[in-house]
Amino acid sequence: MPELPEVEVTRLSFAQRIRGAVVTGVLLGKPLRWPLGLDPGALVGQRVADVTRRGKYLWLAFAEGGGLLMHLGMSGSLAFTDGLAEPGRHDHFDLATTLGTLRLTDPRRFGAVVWSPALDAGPAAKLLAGLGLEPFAPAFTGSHLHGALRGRRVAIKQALLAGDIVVGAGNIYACEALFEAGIDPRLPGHKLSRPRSERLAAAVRGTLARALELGGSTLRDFRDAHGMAGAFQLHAHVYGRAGQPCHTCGTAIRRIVQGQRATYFCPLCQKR
DNA sequence: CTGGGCTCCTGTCAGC
DNA sequence: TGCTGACAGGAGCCCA
Repeated sequence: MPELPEVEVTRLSFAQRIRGAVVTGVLLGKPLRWPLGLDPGALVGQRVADVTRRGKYLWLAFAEGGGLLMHLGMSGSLAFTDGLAEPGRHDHFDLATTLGTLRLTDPRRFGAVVWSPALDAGPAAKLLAGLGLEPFAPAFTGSHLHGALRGRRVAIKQALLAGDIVVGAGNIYACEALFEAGIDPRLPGHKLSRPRSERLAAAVRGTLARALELGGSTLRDFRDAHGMAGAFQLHAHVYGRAGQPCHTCGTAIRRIVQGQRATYFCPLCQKR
């Protein structure tokens, strides 16, 4: 589910409210992707300083140092509960605080909450080490993209998804950005010309920015911390539209598989 | 270093 | 109606 827009929408929906909160308890459900890495009791009394984002990871920093690195995986979402609601079968992490209880719900449990002594040390540093540039960072330009694709024979769609060049575009937005840039998702990365790299970098930024404005995509169950759904899925040009007419040329949208992931594209508008 | 494939887990839906 | 298999928004890890 959550790509950069959904993660950022989630962050914006609860960061303000939880800032300054003091942890009063932690409740763990079934195991997530990795263990917390700390006795949950050790978090009691810690004060939340801020919530930031790196790629699709959230970092909930404590004033005393250290913090929780959180990932929503494929099916995770964060929301406030009134603190009295019993955890459901898919609720696997509760952070009870003086300002409310933040709850991670994640049916598939690909998500994670991991304690780290700092963002640039310990488990967090290891997990974030290979991440590419933030799409909205000034350094993410067409020439950066072009340079990073040198020697990459993998298809451009998969290079975007890999996240080591630029973070944030998952399956939906990688497909949408390639449509917007008019690029065939099967094109080997190193064959993307410099001008088309400019177009693609702009399309990645533009697509993610638009999704952010629309509150992300809610395909089935994404909600921000206030329960608000996103609306980008209503504006998708290719994702999930196999067989339907292209909004630009009317050609049937195609679905192929790349790296075990579905790719949607317009065979006429998107060129090699 | 690059690339390909597998894996974690549960829910939903299409097809028979 | 009930069962089975495919597929789903991610990404770390292992091996060639």
